[in-house]
Amino acid sequence: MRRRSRRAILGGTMAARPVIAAAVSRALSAMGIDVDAASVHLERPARRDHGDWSTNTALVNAKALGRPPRQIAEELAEHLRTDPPPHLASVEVAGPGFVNLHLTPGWLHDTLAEVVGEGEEGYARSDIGAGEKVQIEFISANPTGPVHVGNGWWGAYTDAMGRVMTRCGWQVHREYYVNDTGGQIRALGESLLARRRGDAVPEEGYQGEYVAELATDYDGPEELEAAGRWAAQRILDNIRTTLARLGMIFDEWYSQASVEESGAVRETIELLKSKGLVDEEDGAVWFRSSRLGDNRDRVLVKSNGDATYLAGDLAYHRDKFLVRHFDRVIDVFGADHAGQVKSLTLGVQAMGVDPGRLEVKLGQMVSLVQGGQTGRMSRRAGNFVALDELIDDIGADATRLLSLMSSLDQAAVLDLDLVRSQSMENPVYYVQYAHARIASIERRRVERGIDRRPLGDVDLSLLVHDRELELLRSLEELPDVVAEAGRDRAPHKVTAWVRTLAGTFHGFYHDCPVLAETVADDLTQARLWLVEAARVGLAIGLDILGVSAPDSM
RNA sequence: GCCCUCGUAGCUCAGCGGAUAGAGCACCGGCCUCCGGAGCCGGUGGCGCAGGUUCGAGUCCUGCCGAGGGCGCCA
Repeated sequence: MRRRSRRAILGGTMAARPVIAAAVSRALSAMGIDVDAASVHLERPARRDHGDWSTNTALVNAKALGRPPRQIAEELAEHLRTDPPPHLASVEVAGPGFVNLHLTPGWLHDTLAEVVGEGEEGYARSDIGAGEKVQIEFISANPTGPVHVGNGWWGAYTDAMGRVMTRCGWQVHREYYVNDTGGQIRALGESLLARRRGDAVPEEGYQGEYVAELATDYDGPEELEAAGRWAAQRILDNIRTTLARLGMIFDEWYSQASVEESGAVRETIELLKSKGLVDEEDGAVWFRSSRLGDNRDRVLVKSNGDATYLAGDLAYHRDKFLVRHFDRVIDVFGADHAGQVKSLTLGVQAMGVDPGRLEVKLGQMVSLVQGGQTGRMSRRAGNFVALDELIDDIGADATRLLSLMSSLDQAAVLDLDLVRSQSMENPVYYVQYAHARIASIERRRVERGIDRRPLGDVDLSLLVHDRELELLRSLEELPDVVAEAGRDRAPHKVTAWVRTLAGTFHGFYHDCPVLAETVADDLTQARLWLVEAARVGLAIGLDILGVSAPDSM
């Protein structure tokens, strides 16, 4: 109600894209071409002299219409001149048949009003998720040692993926699958007991110092399973603490042991058996996945009676889809687990679940450079770099932002020496500094007793400086960036946007004083609102990334 | 051998099939009487190779070369 009346006062603050798309659609329909507004392709040209918005409809439809694209474009332009969208300054045909629309700055002033009107909660939201229940499983590192930098790398990325999907209307549930059973737990127990006795740790055991530290606390029985479980529990507590430092909070820590104990593994095997896909051979129980297109069959129960990882994982996914009824499941694994994907997907499909509901993302390996050496980390060898160590060195914000700079598909290289030495030059400071400057302007405003008048009483048309308009252009793009990042499961697109926004803000800050005495009152007022809009946008972006937005640094 | 991912500036990475490919770091040169110089402005420098699809390819397809990962009754 309040919002509606405010919009009326402002003369409407509709987002630009749909309004322009509607105008193009009307023009096309006047030409006898039926394209609904939703499918009108509009883009923001990279070059300013190509206008504020551009459409390639003439190019796309040329073949079907059997007419030269430039001719169609000219006609389209003419119709847009007769029945223009708001703020239209001029239309021109360019290149092979683009129709470029030049708008007056008013469209960006509308953007400003929209940003501050919707605020941090409302601006740049999307409903493309349509309320779909999605479970995201990530990290799931085995509780046999501390989480390393690679875990945090994908973890922060996936956590932000969850945040951006939440903003896009998905109901996100985060889970960590705890592999707390089987041979590795016995190996952990064996290593712990060896350390307690002061013996050498077995070659196949866990060599890390953390095992020795745990051993001094262990006063349980000399029994592999018990010792292993005890150690795993302690390690898991530490993992939880470490991940919380990076702002990762899970809705559920799902224990494999509990899956096995509940009988779910047996039930899952029965389910697959009822499809005629399970039988025994050589004392083991097999999933005949090759019949579904796998390159070989897979063991579900080993001849020693232990369930395989696959069996537990299938039971877990049966629980996700058939018991808890998630609409969609996203698993984020490291690329070193690529071998699991095929059999897991086929297993899920065999259960009668549409495999399209399962998205398995593989995070490519992160290679660490330290002391000029590149190397893979090995938990068993104990030579990994602990995530806690990196956070101690460069902070949680920098750790998160670094991992959110590149795509999951990119095998990133992290030069620890460089990152540590350049921690003050880190990209995170660039964006946080912009936020701190905004807060600083606000502090000065209050100090000087300057009121910020209601938006309706401020003349935004005074904002015509290139720096001001560039800043508004960035803000105008945020809703599209968020929707795209959610759709593509690609939160790093938000990182790119945040850096751009920080850049446009710094440029504005440098050239456009807000509170200086030389600035007229009306302009100060308009710029104060522009600064507020920048604050809103930056806060939204940083919140999605899980990076803090400090008021001072 | 087969499968997956990736080859973009000296380095680390961006780049919904659009027009003259961007940023940070590094290097060179400018800018603080004025809201925070952790900033701004300018310069040097690049799509692995070869075909194909398209009005248009860094982006899609094929092949080759190179890098990483996978192909266990490990997880």
